[in-house]
Amino acid sequence: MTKIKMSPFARKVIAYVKRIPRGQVATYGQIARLAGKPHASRAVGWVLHACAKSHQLPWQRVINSKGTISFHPLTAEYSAQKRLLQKEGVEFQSLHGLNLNYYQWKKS
DNA sequence: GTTTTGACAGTAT
DNA sequence: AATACTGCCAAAA
Repeated sequence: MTKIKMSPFARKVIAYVKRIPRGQVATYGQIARLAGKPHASRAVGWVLHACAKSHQLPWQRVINSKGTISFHPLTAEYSAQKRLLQKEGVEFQSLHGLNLNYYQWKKS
């Protein structure tokens, strides 16, 4: 199996995203903090965009701190993410938002 | 090597 | 409460 060169940060991001249980979500900031860079939330999005497919990550479980999907609502990515989450049992309270207090993953 | 961009978050106004 | 501004980090150009 070929090892792909990747920053330690990206590896941690991937590792933690894979840990998010089905039916729960995490925020970009949360993942960034777990990866050791509390202010790298934007970079988290970058890593996911670059590695989500190749690493088969549950990228849909990562949302922003407001509890909403970070894509523009009219994009295909937005609807795809929302659909995947709903398929996992995540229910949206408002049109675009869910209850972070209830669905956010608490790392063990 | 420097500049620009991006699936964000926190603070200030 | 809602919007604007700033900070931060990693890829791509």
